[in-house]
Amino acid sequence: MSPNIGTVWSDSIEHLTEKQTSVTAMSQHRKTPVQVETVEPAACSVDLRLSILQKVPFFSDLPDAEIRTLNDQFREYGFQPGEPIYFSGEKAATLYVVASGQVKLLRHSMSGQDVLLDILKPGDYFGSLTTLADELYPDTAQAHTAVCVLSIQTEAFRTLLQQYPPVALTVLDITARRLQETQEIVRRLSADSVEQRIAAVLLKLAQKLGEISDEGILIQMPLSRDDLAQMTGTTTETASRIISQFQKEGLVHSGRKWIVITGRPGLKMIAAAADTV
Amino acid sequence: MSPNIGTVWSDSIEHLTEKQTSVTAMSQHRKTPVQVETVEPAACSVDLRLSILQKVPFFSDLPDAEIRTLNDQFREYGFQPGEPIYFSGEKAATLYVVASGQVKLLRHSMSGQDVLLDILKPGDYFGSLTTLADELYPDTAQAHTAVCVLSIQTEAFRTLLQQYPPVALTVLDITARRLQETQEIVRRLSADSVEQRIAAVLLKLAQKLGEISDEGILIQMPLSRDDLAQMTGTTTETASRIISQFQKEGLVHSGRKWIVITGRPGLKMIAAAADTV
DNA sequence: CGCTACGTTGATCGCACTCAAGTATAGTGG
DNA sequence: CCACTATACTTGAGTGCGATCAACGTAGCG
Repeated sequence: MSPNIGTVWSDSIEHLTEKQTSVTAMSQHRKTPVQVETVEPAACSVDLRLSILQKVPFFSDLPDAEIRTLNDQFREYGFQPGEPIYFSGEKAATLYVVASGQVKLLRHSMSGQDVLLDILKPGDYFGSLTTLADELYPDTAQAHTAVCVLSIQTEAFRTLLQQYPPVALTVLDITARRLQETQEIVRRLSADSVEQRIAAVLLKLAQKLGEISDEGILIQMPLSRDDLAQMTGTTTETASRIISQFQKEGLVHSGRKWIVITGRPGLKMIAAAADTV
Repeated sequence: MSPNIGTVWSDSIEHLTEKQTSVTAMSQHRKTPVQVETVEPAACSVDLRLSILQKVPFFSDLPDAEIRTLNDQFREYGFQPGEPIYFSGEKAATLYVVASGQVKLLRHSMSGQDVLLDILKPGDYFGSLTTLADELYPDTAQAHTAVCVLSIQTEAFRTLLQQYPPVALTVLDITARRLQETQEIVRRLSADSVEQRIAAVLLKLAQKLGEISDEGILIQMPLSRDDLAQMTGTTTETASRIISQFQKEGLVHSGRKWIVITGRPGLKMIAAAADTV
């Protein structure tokens, strides 16, 4: 009844930056190893916008001259940690691109519970792609760290896509991939235990934001138990218990808002587990 | 802390076909009111392919002449209920469009549990949009009823999108919308009770496949308790209990593989419920 | 007309939520 | 620099929702 099962996503961590944190300075990780980008508000408005736009996956195909023209279409904004970029229910007519920092994408429930759908890093887009009807944002975007975002009117962006079909195809690819990833989350929420889900999320974050340190792979972002809980559909307390357990088993090393993965293979076992005891 | 909350999707049922089932014939719904399309295998290969292609949302913009050329690029296949169209893990290089019938999109878990991600109806696409790397299907597509599908090589489809930017944009719109819908499912799985999720799924199916009958809105498809369970991340038994309960409360009328919604407002209350007792 | 798949209902169990109290960390201001 | 406070994290005890196991009805098909 059940055929081939397997994750499609590449599983390597070879792309990770190797930033050997000096052992002498923090051998025991007493303080956050996560780099807290101090924001000079200037850092955002500088005209390295061009270089940022070039790094955005879907513009990398464009000729330089075009990127220069394109640059004028964008405006940039800075946000402090926790600040909302837009709220669910607001009228949606703007597309954003993360220039620096991290952005949380979340949905609210009547119960007051928030669900964290995704954490975006530089180069990722969010906001409104579509101009259909007078759409509203279904989710809320919130600055997770200090961020700088570039924005463009959806309308203008679509004109641009019409002009450059290859760009449109790249945007489609990214969106299709996100759909796949979200469907995998649905599967996990439907079929896996909390323990498995948390292991899986840690691995995914490590792949996305991991940085090799002497201890293992540091997830380079402030990550609270509550963030983890909101990503895996559980509670802060349960997330905390699971992380404590992982720590006892030597799979992770964690402190206040930071996690280092010290046993990737072990976590992978748990995340995949068919519970063959 | 929690701002505007609201569903974005249109909530009307005005588009539903009104097919008054003769009261005399089945006043008590002893047999399935769902139309079981008997498949003459010929029904698929007829050259109403053209008219089908025109109905596909993303080709409707194209000039007739183009559709005719396009027609040659497609091949058609028929499948019996339960037959797989492709399996997860297989190499992915084909894009499909449902011509008639319904197709299940599902993911398998190690535990043996299957998760039903979506049910596609005529005009919906599925399969591989992207040619990145030698991708594998992350999900399985299975004929739910007798179906006819049109298929095209992903490569050819992409060439086509390059040629007709408006088509590419429409495909992007559809994909973006599916992403939104899937994210809403993630939210429900994370934050809502099984009862709420089932109510929500029934309403969504009614909106998608509903047909107005004398009793209420008939969900025009074979729909077992197990299907419902796989769509809401629960078990057959629990799904059955909830439907029984809904039936006692007069919200639905149901039999073997069919459901009529008799109390839409009540279901909406439950699906939205902030549990204000 | 019997077989098979679907559906129902009951009893029991366990994972994860809830409520609650306590500890540790990192910023803050004196 | 250190007390002070806010926020994050931890851990325990009790509970309940929904899964599991099991047995039995029922529709539809060959």
